[in-house]
Amino acid sequence: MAYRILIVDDEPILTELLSTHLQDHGYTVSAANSSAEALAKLTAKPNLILLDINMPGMDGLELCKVIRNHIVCPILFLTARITEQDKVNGLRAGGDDYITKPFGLQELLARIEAHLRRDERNNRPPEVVTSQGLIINLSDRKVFWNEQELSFSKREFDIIEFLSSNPNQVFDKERIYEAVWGYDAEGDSSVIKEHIRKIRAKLMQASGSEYIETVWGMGYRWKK
Amino acid sequence: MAYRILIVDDEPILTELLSTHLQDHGYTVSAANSSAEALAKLTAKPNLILLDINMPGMDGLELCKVIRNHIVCPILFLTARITEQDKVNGLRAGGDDYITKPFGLQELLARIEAHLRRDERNNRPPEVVTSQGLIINLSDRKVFWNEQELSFSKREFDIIEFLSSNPNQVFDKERIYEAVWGYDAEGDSSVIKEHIRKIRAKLMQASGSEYIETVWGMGYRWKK
DNA sequence: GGAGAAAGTCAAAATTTGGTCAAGAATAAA
DNA sequence: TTTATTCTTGACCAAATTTTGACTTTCTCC
Repeated sequence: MAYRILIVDDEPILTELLSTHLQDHGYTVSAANSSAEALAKLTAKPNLILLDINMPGMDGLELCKVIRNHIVCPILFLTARITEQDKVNGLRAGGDDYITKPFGLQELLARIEAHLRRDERNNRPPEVVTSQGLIINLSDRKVFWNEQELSFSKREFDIIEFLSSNPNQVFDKERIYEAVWGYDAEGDSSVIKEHIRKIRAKLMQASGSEYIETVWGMGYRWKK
Repeated sequence: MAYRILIVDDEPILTELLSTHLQDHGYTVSAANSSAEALAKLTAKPNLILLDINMPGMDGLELCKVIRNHIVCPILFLTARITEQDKVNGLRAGGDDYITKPFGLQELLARIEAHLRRDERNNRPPEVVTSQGLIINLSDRKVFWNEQELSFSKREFDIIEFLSSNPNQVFDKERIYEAVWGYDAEGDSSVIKEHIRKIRAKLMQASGSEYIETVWGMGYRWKK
């Protein structure tokens, strides 16, 4: 599944450019141009946050501390400031890294990669989802019904991972597509229907019960 | 127990100053003024390495890659270079962070702290991995099936080491390439396929069982 | 009940991926 | 140097997955 990156910067032009660039590299990106917007978009549970340190209204450092109360993920500061004290402050406020503007896109990508990789190594614990007797091991990418292992293809598992990690929430097909494929569906998103069908068939065959519910006109929901 | 820090820099004055300073902050410090010395001092298993990137005789990046074959710990580059490509190279070579000279001591301390904190959860892989009757001695780089020693080339062993040290986890080819070669595969990473084939053949011939499993669309996994 | 939209089904086409092989390039050994 | 070994590349095939599109069913609202 594609990594989700949240960009917070008050310059819409910058966020837009970055979004496009990162999307081209396979990330799912959402952008916020204000602190309030940023906090609202935390619900999407980004895997990494790029945070401008000079924002009107609320200081980036403050925002960082607030974010830290909600979510654990690498936070990279984007900044023009360069004093040593600022760097120290940033790291102490809970930031993980510091990138000074103007920065090169390659460097940015490399740092993002490094942090995501590192984060993946360190934060592993809640990697098993259980659901009505079904065991979904996210790190091993295995699904069990009792002793029996069920086999799913990559896309199928990605969809299961996404839905079962957010149980009882309804996601429309576009949202699922975005989460799993990492970018927007162009035109038809009927692929989802087919994958959902396959998943349902396998789960039903093994367990005899429905896990994915259709909310008509809205999308799909993982029943828990 | 105090954290051990290894400083590698060809400037004895610098290493000495840094040593004193870090020791004042409670760290156990050893210093090396050459690559050879640095490699020798790896036996002390430092928890973190400060590595000068401009060293005569051996390039810092090269040294970093070599170190990465021996030990897993945060590596922070000290450098005067500033080009973006250098930064990228450093991160790709297995470095964890980048500090440009001249740097502030406070910033250095903050970064060291941050990295050690983050690395704390990282449990070090054992020196010997056993797996279904197979014995993999990581420090001797030897593999046994019962009394019989199996011979693997460097790359083959590197791959075995990486996968078997992280059993049951799936790694895609890029990730394996990065871990074993120390940098990203440019373009095609089909080398992996070939090495995996060789490894499988040797293991199968000796033991008659499969150790490396293919997870279609995802990568390979060491079965344990 | 019927029109229209949304979801489900199915099979075939298109694409991706992994396994295999042979041969050339690079590296280490003699 | 020559020789042997290892590493890498590219082509090919087979298998598995993904996507597509036509078609059917179901649901909602009038």
